[in-house]
Amino acid sequence: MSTHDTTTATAERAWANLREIVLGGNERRKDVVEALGMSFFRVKALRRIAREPVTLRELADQLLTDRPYATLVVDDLESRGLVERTANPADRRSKIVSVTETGRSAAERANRILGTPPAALLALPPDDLAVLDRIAARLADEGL
Amino acid sequence: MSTHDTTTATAERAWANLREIVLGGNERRKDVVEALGMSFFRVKALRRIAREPVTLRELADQLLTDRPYATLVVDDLESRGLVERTANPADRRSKIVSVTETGRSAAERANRILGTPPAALLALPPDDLAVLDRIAARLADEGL
DNA sequence: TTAAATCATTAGACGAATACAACTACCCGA
DNA sequence: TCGGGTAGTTGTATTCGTCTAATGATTTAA
Repeated sequence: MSTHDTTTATAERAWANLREIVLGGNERRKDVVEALGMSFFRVKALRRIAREPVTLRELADQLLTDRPYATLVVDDLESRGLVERTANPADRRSKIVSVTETGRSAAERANRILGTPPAALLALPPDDLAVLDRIAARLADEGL
Repeated sequence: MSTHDTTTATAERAWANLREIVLGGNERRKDVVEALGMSFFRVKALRRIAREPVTLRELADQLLTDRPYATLVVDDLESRGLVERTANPADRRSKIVSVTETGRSAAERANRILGTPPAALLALPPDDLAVLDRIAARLADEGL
């Protein structure tokens, strides 16, 4: 069997379509950037912090950036009153960054925009939607 | 029926998982950026040009950027020997950008990296993969 | 034929993001 | 207590992409 048997071809086609479905909706990115008045990267940082307080080190790792830039991004979010730094009782070298109330509502606004499924998804036949839901959950779960 | 009935909740969950599946694999972006030695934006431009020759105006529109930057990006790709400008017989103001042979193989290399489905997709039960393929095709088709 | 509009280009200012080097405060093991 | 390693910060340099303004060449409409 070649490297392009039926399964592979099907998977490639499905993958291409999935990419188009998700990436095609980059208007959402623009929407959220405009709604919050900050870069998408900072929105991502804010959403991460809103999910659970983190140290700057953890934030940098999870955003795939370096420590100095994490400091700068948190500075910016802090100056907007969206997050705050508190001491880490377990390690006085580090600081814990958590959202303020304002920050939480901003993060929720972003999540609402980004989490709204496209109309075509809502328009799927209920059976298809249920199956897609199950498969997507499995794929997301497998750490892919 | 509220705004959060069962269908909506299912669609939102499926959408969130689809986003994670596609966006989680941003390693692919890094892979392709490293493989081609240029920014992802330029890779995107190259792939667009490889698909079909375009004027700089069209390229700018489709990359959602402005004309001056399209000029700059094409300058860069041209200096790498990946694309070339030719006169547009239909309108002597504009120029047509098309790929060279080198550019085509580079674009294909990028497409190969980006088009490779994640392992979890290939590992799906054949029935599930077939269903996913059908649904994804429908979603991608509807212009979402 | 004249005037307005369009295409590609050049230039400069700007913010966003990455990468490095260096510094302090602090933790921890020898 | 001493020394190496880590967390956060500061600073600098560089690249990338957006935005605005302006220009010469050309098309199109009046």
